[in-house]
Amino acid sequence: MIRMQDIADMAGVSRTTVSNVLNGKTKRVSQETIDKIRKILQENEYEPNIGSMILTGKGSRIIGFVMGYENVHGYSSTMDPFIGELMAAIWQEAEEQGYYVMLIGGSAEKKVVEIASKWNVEGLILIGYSEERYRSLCKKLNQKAVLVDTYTIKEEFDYQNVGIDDYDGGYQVGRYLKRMGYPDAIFIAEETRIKVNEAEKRLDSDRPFHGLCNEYRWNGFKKAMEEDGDFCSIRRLVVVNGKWEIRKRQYQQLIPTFLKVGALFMGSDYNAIELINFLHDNGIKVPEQVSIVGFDDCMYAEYIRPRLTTVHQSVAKKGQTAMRRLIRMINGEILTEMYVKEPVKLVIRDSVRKRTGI
Amino acid sequence: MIRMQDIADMAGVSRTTVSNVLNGKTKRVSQETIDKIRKILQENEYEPNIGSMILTGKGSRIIGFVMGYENVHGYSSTMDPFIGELMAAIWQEAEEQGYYVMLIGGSAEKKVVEIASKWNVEGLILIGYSEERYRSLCKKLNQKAVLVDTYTIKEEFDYQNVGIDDYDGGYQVGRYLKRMGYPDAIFIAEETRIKVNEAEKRLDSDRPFHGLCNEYRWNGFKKAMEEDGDFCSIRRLVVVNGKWEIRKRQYQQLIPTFLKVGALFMGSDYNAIELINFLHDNGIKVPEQVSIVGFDDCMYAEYIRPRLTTVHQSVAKKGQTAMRRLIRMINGEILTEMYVKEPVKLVIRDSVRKRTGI
DNA sequence: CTGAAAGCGCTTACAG
DNA sequence: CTGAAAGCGCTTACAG
Repeated sequence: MIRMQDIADMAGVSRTTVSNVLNGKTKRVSQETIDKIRKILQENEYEPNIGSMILTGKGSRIIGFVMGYENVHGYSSTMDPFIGELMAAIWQEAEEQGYYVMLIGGSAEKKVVEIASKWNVEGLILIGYSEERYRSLCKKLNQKAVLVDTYTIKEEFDYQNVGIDDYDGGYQVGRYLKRMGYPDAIFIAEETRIKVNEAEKRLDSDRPFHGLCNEYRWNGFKKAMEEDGDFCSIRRLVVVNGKWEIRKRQYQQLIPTFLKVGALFMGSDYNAIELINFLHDNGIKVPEQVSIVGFDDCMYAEYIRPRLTTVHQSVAKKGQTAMRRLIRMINGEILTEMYVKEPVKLVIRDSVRKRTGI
Repeated sequence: MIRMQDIADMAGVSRTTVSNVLNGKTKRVSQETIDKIRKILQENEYEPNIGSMILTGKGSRIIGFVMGYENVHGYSSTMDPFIGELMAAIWQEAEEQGYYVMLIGGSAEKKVVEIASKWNVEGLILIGYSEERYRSLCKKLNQKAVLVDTYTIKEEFDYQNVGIDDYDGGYQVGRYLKRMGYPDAIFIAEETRIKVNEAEKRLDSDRPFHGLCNEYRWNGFKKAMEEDGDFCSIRRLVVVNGKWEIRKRQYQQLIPTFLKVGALFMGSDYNAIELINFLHDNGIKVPEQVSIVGFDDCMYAEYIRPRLTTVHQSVAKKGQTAMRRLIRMINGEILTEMYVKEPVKLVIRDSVRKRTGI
């Protein structure tokens, strides 16, 4: 391992000067010296010793990847293909830019603070955090951070968030379903509960997805549905329970509605697939009797029969964007745009059939 | 942050003594002093500064998680639910034991060596490595390591590997299918290619899965099939191509065989689900006409219709075991058992139907 | 414009 | 049995 001292020796200067060049404290160094040192640095592929960096309180080049949730639909969230893909993208981008990624379990705030300070982490990427939890964490920890998919109930984002264009996704589905002959299609999504100070709080009932992705999706959907002067009632926004046992019963009762409207826009692929199976088990055919559109384009979407028509989002792109923005912040840049929306695209497969002769 | 100096001050001794106690160089310290220092250490929850540890060449408490493969079936391997779950288990176990996990992209050997030495990593967990690649890595890097699911072509393992009891899994399936009335069931698995020095090498044709998991699965399956004095020909081991386009054609040609034998044991859930869909698309009903058993019990297994009967393995347990063993090695223990097999269990769902009246 | 010196928190011969 | 001192590789006032 080549040390700063070695570089200094080669250049015939002191360590201080090398350090100054390295840290851009270049005002008080002659251009000639700078060039010489830079060249030697390059030639020798100098990399500072990590221990020293941490010890002197300088950047560790570590990015903490904080995983805020543990369970989704009863499965470990890390089984969610989403997490893995996101992590891979983040890690790859980090590597390219000379950063390292350390895993931090986000369940215990205390742990996050502990690890972040112990390792002198340069920045954090947080996933699965609610706005509330993030704010609570912020009080204890002052770190540059980019969140992924953390929506806010406020009008404006005052933290860095990377998400997708939910509104446009909903809009695309709305237009598509209308075109396919379903002007009465409904939007179905699972209720969201948010933890506030240990207690679960159900969201506002007349605005069930206040500030969350499903609100944007619904708004886009509604917009498309109303485009030709039609009206799309709020009653076409159906909120179902978070527990499968209850949800199942709700689906049961909704069957007549499903058959009548003919097409359903589900808030997630998970729910879409679950519903396809449910309908299948009840002898109802998709898409012959009911058309279904999902959201996410997860791996399963191509497995299920009928193959699922859904809104594709690039998880890898999300991870890359989050990482890139974080690094810009670390480099001292002030980002003005707080909420970056990655584009989405409707992928047409086999779960929607054109309605003829109504 | 509390430093060693602080502890020394409290105890009224020098840093050296504290360090000696901390590092177990306890011979030359009086018992009284030891006890006193230990108590103070505890009370103050002393944690050594990481930068110092790295700088002085002592343990960094970092475990490198090396991901050896990038793509499985055309998807990023990290989308494989398996990876995420494994990672979560490893990370959780690490945290409990006071270790940290750093992500290392395993594609480039050079990078692995670089990062491992730069961070003074204490050990490595490798996933998705072939035996060859691991040996190649070992030449460049001397690190304690535990591999996950890396089989060897040799008779004995000379490296630490954590896997599952593939033989028993195959055996359980064999017995089950026999009991369900399918004494002629076949085993189908995708061919495996192994990279040797940049070139892909196809495995031995008369022993297509030499040393790999599918060989164990087949052996267990065969054993069960032969239990009552029956014979199970090697011809019931069907190797299909790794490329879907080709494999599809093979399936097409095999349809009569499928219908005749009535039951198929697939080498993975992936292939099982793929085949269920293929048969579905060809108007063949599972399990009415063909029964199918998978292997892995991935998340999809419960999604697919019919729900897949398959061999369950606990990925989380695997990760935990790998981590625990690595830590024991780091602590200087010499592990005698080289290949740990986690138990597996057949999970019966709906993809196998009892054959009546043949 | 440049360098000698102190300091970050630890370990490890070595002297007592 | 215990401690003063040097060293790990870096940064940062500070003096020149």
